[in-house]
Amino acid sequence: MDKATIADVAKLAGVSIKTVSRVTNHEPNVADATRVRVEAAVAQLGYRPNPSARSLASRRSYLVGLLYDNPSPSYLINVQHGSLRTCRSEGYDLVIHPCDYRSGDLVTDLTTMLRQSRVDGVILTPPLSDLPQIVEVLQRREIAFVRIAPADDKYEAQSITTNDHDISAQMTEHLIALGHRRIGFICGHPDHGAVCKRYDGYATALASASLPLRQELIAQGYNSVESGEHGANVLLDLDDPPTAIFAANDDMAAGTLRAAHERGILVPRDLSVAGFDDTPIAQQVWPSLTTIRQPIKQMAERATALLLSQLRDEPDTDAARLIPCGLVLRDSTARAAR
Amino acid sequence: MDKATIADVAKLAGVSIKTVSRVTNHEPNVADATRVRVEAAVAQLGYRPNPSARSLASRRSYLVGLLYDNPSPSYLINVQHGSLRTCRSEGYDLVIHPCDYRSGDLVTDLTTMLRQSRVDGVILTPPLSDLPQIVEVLQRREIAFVRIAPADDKYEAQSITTNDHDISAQMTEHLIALGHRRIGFICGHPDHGAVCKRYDGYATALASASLPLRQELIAQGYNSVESGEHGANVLLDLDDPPTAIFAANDDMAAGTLRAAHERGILVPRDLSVAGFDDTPIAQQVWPSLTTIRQPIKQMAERATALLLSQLRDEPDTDAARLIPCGLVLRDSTARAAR
DNA sequence: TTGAAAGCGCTAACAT
DNA sequence: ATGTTAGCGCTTTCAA
Repeated sequence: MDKATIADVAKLAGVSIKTVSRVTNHEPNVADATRVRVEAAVAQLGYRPNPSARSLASRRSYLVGLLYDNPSPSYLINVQHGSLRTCRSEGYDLVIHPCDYRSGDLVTDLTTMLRQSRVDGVILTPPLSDLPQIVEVLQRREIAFVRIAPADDKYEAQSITTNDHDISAQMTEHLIALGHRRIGFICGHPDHGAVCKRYDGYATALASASLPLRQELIAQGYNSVESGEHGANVLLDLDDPPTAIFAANDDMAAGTLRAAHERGILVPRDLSVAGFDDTPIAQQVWPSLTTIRQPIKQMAERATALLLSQLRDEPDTDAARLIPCGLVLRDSTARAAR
Repeated sequence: MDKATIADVAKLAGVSIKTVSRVTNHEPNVADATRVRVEAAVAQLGYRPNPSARSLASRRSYLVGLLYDNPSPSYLINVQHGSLRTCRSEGYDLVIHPCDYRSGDLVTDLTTMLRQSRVDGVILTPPLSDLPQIVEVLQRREIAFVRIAPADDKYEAQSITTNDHDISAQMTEHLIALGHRRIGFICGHPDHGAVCKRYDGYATALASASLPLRQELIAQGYNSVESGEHGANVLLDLDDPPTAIFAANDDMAAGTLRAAHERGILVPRDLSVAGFDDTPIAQQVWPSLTTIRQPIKQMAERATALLLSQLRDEPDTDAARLIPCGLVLRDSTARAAR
């Protein structure tokens, strides 16, 4: 019963194999009665189309590639699961492909992968979303793609974004509302476009509140805990250190907490700390981080749906390209001490 | 040049397609001169066999399934990357399949997955490694499998393990050597077989050192930070609390740190804390955790190699089934205060 | 050592 | 609305 083939189903249902094919592919022009008969036969035999035969004949692999360069594990898992969810429900499989975006062989590596697995389309995650050479390869090979959280505004119909700028402004406003006036900011990795928008949001909010944007309160980080710790140390070494630090991601916020602990600075009593992403670490450190929940899984689901509708040449049913973040207030922020 | 087919290569090399097939599949009985000529043609045309055609004709999918039920993100990523590494180098692709081990539909779900993607073999990670009903389904469908870190000793030739017991004993001995006499232990999730062996190692070491195994110093955790925090709170509430706590994984150790911070207990001055796994969190919390490095990636690489050699009916070249862990001493442990 | 022919199970193009 | 006929690009017999 494992090896039921389309011919078996056709015979049992008393139709031609083409009709069975029409039913399994939800094609139009099949009489209801026939469809029912075929479906019954399919169920009875436990028939499943052979993906290889399908791919060979249709010249489509029913495979979606997920390209990424090592963001945090939890980010990845969320993207994977969001994407998988959509893939499975539409009969596609997901092939994951980690790669090194700084590698000189990126294009070669990508080309090899595209040919080996013959994916029908790919999903790009940051920072790959912003690499022109990747998009170029994909376009040359006519492979559909969707970008998650790109920094630019190109290929708008093939991008899913979130409101990095606005929500960062909102977090900054929240800190200001708590009475903070000297608010430090730890920037994300310069190669990560979306993360950089967070800085812009911070700057915007300060300006709206008529607070000065002080260079000395801005530290450059690289998305890691270690770089966050280093950045925080620089800020805390100032003669007039900030009373709040907003880091462009949770890992750097966790690094900030480490720096504070090391110095015996009590958070949030002496220092408020805010992160971004709401990764698991936000609730694993002490105190739990006030942060911004990024809807990664939903973004990946939508991105995948967008890709699949592209593959089918169907218009995308859901117009939403932007899925908003939300503030999550926990224990690492408090009213500024007088 | 994308669409070079086996016939193109054959024509260019002046041989039959069967000979090309022999070369690409590393089959014997090809004259060296012929082989060289074919390889040149392959290179010149940039020929890659079409996986679908291959699968269809050979009745093999060249797909390996990775089955898991949500261990921590970093654990997963390590398993994925280890497995991918081996897969890619051997021309296989990896299909990831998260599933819910407590679901009543587990077997149905698994069956559906196995038929849909037609994987040639699967890799089981904990806690799925220990579910008899999964192995049963796989055996019934004659699908090869390998287990990572199973708790029992069955299917030894299809299992990759580590030295949970011994290394846990070693960590315990280390704490004892630091002068600790009241050492608490936070157990892992009872459904995770391998994690439970860690408790046994702890018990063994205490016995070896002629220290009593006190029930009140043992807390039940469930692998989460939260459960670790709860367990630690129970232990620290004792009239005579432990001076060191060994948690069966890093997340629970991080929970222990949270509990300590909350109470103003200074780690490691007032309390030593040790974890297990060396996940990223170990270096993200403060202080950095003394822990045990589990070679997850290597285990996954080996498991995959084992699976592939099984698929080829070849004897496994590397006999190692056990890949040992190592102690990692960081800042969360110190000599017991007098 | 090499090759010819016959499928693998499906979809596409073209009937009917 | 349904069926017929060719392939898709490879591996597997089986010969030579």
